[in-house]
Amino acid sequence: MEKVKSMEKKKLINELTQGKEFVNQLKNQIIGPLASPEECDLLIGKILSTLEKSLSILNLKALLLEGGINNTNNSTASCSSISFLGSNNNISPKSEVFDSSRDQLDKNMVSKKRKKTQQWTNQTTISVNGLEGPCEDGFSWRKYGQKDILGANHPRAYYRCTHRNTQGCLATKQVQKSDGNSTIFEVTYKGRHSCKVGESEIFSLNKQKRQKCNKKQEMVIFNSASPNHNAENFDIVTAKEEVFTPFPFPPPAPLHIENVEENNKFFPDSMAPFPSPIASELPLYLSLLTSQNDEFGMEHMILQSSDSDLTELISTPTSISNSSFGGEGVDYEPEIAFDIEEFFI
DNA sequence: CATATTTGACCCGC
DNA sequence: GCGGGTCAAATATG
Repeated sequence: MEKVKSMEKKKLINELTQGKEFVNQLKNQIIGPLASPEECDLLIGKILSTLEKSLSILNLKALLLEGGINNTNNSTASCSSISFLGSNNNISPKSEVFDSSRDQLDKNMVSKKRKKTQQWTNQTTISVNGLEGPCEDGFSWRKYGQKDILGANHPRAYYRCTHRNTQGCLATKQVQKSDGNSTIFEVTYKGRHSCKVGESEIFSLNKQKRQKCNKKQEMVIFNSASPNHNAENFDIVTAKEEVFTPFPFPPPAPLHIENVEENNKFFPDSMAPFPSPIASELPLYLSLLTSQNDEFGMEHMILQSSDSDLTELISTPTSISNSSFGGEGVDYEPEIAFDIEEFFI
């Protein structure tokens, strides 16, 4: 058994190392003057492959561990990871386990009790400037409410994932026009998508995105919307382009956003709620950005290119910003290594 | 008819 | 009690 663990670990590290190398290559492709779409696609395929292999290894491990968990009550640390990882499809991460139980309560008690303090630990703010509408993010959302917010000039719209009922996806987001500039939309994401998004869809979206990135001007600013940001809890949030019209505002223009927040439980939290293709896209977009740290240690990323005036604001924890934008991903590697160590104990 | 949006009511935390 | 988040019935849309 120990040998198996060691082999799995080596394979996993090897896959991830390869993935990192591919990402670096892809970054050079995108940034370089001779960027070739074909080579980019090839690299994307390789990245997807390494990630999926890694996930397979982790899934195998999780299944093995799950067997143990059923027999014994192990430490909470193990439980939190395993209960999450060991699920085949719809088991939710920590915060959402709570929500599921609440939903059950609701069914039994017909209660409208608001969710307790949710375990979502990061928010993403995306503001779109210049075009009439907020960004699309690759997921389908269903509006479930709208409220006038005190002190705000515009109402806040509440959306939840369309697949909430069918797949138990508990991701939500809030969209609100900025007070200062009514052409800016602030989008706050909460929770993680546990719904499945077709890989081909993601992939084609990504291709479109990269093509359009060459033509459109985009400004992306990453900052922190999470005052209590710490290393304990990160989400991965990825917003992508899609045909999207659920906003109460004028029709949105297509544009491209990805934001990724990273969890120190990197693998456990990232693999189940999101299909791997999404995570694999991270470097594609982020590598287009330049970065700058603010006084709080948060990072602001700005990208600007040619001919429109899109503006996006995306918040993200510093760690992923550094790792993805700073060039080598050195900052999050130790975290991954730590998680792997912890995971394979 | 199925699905999405609107909107007033409800609920909870502060 | 207030403000923000959610529910769910009514309504709109395709």
